[in-house]
Amino acid sequence: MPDLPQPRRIPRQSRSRALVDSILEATAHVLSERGYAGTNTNLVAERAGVSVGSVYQYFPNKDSLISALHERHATEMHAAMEAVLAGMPSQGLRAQLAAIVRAWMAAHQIAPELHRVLEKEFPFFDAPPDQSPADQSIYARVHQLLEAHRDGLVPQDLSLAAWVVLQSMESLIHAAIIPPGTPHPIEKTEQAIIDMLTGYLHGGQQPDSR
Amino acid sequence: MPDLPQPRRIPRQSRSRALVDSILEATAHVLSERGYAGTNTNLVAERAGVSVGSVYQYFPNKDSLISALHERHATEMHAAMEAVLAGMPSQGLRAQLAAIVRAWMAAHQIAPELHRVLEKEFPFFDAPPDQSPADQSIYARVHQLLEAHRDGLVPQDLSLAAWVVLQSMESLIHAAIIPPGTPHPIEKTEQAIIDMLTGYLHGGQQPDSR
Amino acid sequence: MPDLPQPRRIPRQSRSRALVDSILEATAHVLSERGYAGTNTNLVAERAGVSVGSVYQYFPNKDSLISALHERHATEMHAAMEAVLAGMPSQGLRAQLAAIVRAWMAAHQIAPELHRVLEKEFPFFDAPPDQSPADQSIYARVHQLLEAHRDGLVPQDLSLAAWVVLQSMESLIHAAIIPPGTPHPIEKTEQAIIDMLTGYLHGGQQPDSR
Amino acid sequence: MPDLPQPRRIPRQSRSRALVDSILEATAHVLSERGYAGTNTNLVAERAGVSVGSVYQYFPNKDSLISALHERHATEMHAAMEAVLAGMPSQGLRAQLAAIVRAWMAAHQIAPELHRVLEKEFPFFDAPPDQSPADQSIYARVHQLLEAHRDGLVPQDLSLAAWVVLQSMESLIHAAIIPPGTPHPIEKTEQAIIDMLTGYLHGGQQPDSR
DNA sequence: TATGAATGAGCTTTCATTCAT
DNA sequence: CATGAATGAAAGCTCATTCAT
Repeated sequence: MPDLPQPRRIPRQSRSRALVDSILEATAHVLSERGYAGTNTNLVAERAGVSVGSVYQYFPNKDSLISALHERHATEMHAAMEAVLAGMPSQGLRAQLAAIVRAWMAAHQIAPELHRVLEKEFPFFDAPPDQSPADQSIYARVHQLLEAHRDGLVPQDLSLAAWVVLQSMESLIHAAIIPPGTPHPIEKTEQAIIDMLTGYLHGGQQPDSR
Repeated sequence: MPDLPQPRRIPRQSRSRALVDSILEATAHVLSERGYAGTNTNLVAERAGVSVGSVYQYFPNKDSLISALHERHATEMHAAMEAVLAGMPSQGLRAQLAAIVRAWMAAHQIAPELHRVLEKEFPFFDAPPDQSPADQSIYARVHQLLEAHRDGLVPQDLSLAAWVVLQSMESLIHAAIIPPGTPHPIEKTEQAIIDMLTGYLHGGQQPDSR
Repeated sequence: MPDLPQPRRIPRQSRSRALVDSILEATAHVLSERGYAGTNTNLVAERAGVSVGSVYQYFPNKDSLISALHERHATEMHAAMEAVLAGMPSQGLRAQLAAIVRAWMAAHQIAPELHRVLEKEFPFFDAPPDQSPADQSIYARVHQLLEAHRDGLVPQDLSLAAWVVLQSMESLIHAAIIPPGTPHPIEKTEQAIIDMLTGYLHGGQQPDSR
Repeated sequence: MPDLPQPRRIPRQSRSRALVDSILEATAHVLSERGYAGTNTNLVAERAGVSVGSVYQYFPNKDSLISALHERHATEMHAAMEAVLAGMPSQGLRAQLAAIVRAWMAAHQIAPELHRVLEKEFPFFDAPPDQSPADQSIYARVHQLLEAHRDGLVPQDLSLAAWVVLQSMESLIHAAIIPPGTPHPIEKTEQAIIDMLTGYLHGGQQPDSR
C-alpha cells in the first residue's frame, strides 16, 4: 500500500477519458450502495461495463480508485467555491463564507452515502490528504479570502486561521450531512456553522463579547 | 452487522477481565502498527498471547474488537473531562472548555497512531457513533455545561450548540494530532480551537461584523 | 475417525444412565432441528444441561453420539418387532410381516426428521452397520421367521431372503416416511410394501395371494 | 442452501468444459478416498490441477460439487437404462427389469466407494432428490415400462408401483454393492432382486416364474 | 467426577491482480 | 489496447477436544 495513487497513464484521448469517467462513476455507485467492504474491482468493472483488465489499465490498484474519487470530489468542491465567489465579488467575509457553506452543504446532499464512504473510509489509505492538489487549491483560496479581509479579523496567523476554518467547516458539514446526520433542522445547523466561523474570525474585538 | 459491540459473555471473573483487556491492548497495538487492513484476528490473538478461539470467546467478530476499543476511548475521554471539571467547580465557560480541550489534546498525544485508526477507520462499521453510551455521556455533560452558563450565550438552541461544539472540538483535535497533524505549533492550534469555540458561544451577535 | 464408537465406560449407576440418556435425547433433538452440519458437541451439552466435559466422559467423540443414537433406534425397532410378534404367535408369514411393517412405519412417523438424519447421515461414519448388535438381532429374528415358514417359501436360501426382505423393508419404510416422503397415501404405500415382500417370498404358488 | 446445483457460469467452451470435468473427476476421487469429512475444496483443486479460485468459478460452494456428482451419476444411470432397453425392444417386463438391474449393478461395481459416499453422504444436503432432472427421467421411464405391460400387472396404481420398484431396486443394488456389500454371491443377490421386483409386479400368479 | 475456558488446526470462501489470447 | 479466466495468498471463524480447577 505504499505506492501513491497515481493513474498509470495520463489519459488524453477522449475515449480513455470517457473510460476513466465511467470507471469512477461505477466506483462511486458501488461504494455508495455497498460500502468499502462490499466493493471490489470486479464489481466496479462490471458496473462500468468494462473488463477488470481495463480498470487496471488506468488505475494501479483498488485504492487508487477511491483516491481518484476523493480528488474528483475535492475538485468539485473547489469549483463550487470559485463559482460562488465569482458571483459575489466585493462582499463581506461573513457573506462569502456563508455562501461557501451553503454551496458545499447543497453539494454534499446529493450523494450523502458516497460522501460517508469517502470521508469515513478514505483517509485510511496512507495517502496524506494534503497531498491532494485540489485540497491545496481550496486551502489557498480560503487563505486568500482571509487576507482580503485581514483588517477585520481577530486571528492574526492567517495560515492557522485558514486551517481552522477549513477543518471545522468540512467536518461540521460532513457531520451534518453524512448519515445519520444532524438531529437538528438542516437550516439551523447550517446557520450554526456559519456563526461558528464568523464568531471565530470576528469574535473578540466587540467590547460586549466578554 | 448492526448489533456488534456486545461481548459474547460478560466477563466478571478477574481472569476473564484480564483476558479481555489484553486482547483489547493487543488490538490497539496491531491497529496502530499495521492499520485496519493489516490487522487480523490471528495477529491480535498472537500478540495478546492467547489463541484465536479465546478472542472469539469474548468478541463475536473482528469488528467488535474495534468497536470495543472505540468505546474504551470514549469512556476515557469522558473520564478525563469529568476529572478536569471536578477540579474547577465554579469557573467561566471559556476556562472550562479550554481545560477540556487541553486535557483531550494531551490524551490524544499519547497514541496518535491508534487514534488515527480509531477515528479514521472505525466509523465505517455501520455502528452509529451515537449509540455509544460514553459518547452520550459526553454530549450530556457538554449540554449541561452550556446550560449552566446559558445567560452569557449567543446560541439559544443549546442542543444544537452542544452538537456544534462537540463536533468541531473533536474534529479539530483529531486533525491537529492525528498524523500528519497540524502544520502549526501545537499550543497555537490549541488556542485557536478554544478561540473558535468561545467565538461561537459568546461571539457574533454584532450586526457590524464585516 | 478410525476408532469405534464404543462408550468410554459402561454406565451402570442410575445417575450415569440418566446422564447418558439425557445426552442422547439432546443429540436427537439438535440433530432433528439442525441436521448433522448444524450439530456440535457444545450445543448438545448445553441442550442436555451438562458440560461438554461430561459428554466426553461417556462418549469418546462426536460421532459416537450418533452411533449410539442409531443403536438405540435399532434396539427400539427390535423391541417393537418382538412385541408385535409376541401378540400373534401362530399366524401366517404374511400377517406377521404386515404387522412388523405397520409397527415400524408407526414408529418412524414419530420423529421423521431425526430418522432422516440418522438414516441419511449416519452411514458415513466408518462404523460397519452390521456390527450393531441390535441389527444382528433383527436379522436373526427375521431369519427365524422365514425358517418357521420355510415350506411355503419360493426362495430357498433363507439367509439371502432375510437380507433382501430386511433391506427392502427398511429402505421402503425410510423412503416413505423420511421427508419428503411418499407422494402416495401412506396406507397404500404400506400395503405395497407388504405386497412386495409377500410377492417375493411366496412367489406364485398361492392363487389367493392378492 | 436450497438452490445449489447451478454452476456459476454455464461452460460452453471446450476448455471450461474440460475444467469442470476435471474438477468433478477430482471430487469423485477425493470423495472416494477420504469420504465427505476428509474432503475439502483445496484438496479437490489440487487433485484437479487447478487453483481453488477456479473451483469457485464454476461451483458456488463445496456442496454443489457433490450435487453435481450426484446428478452426473443419475444421468449415467438413466443413459445405461435407455441403452439396455434400446437393445431389447419387445421383450417381457421381467426380462427388461432384469436387464436394468444387471446394467446398474455392473455400473455400480466400477467405483463402489464413490457410490457409497454419494448414496450415503449426499442426501444430507437438503437438496430433494426428486428435484434432479435425471432422477425424474428415470422415474418416468420406469413408469412408461409398467404401462406398456399394464395387463400382466397385479398393482393397479402404476405411479405407486413405479415408486416402489425404483426405491427397492436402487436400495437393494446399493446395499449389495456399497461396502461392506452383500454377504452373498453377487449373482444370487442380483437374481433375488429381480425375483423380488417380479414377485411384486406379477404377484406370482405365473407358475413359470421361478 | 464435573466443569467450561482455552486451544488451534483447519476449512470455506473472497478478491486483487496477472497475463495469455 | 481490451479481455476475463485463472490464480492463490490470506482471512475470518468454527468446533472437537483437552485439562486445570
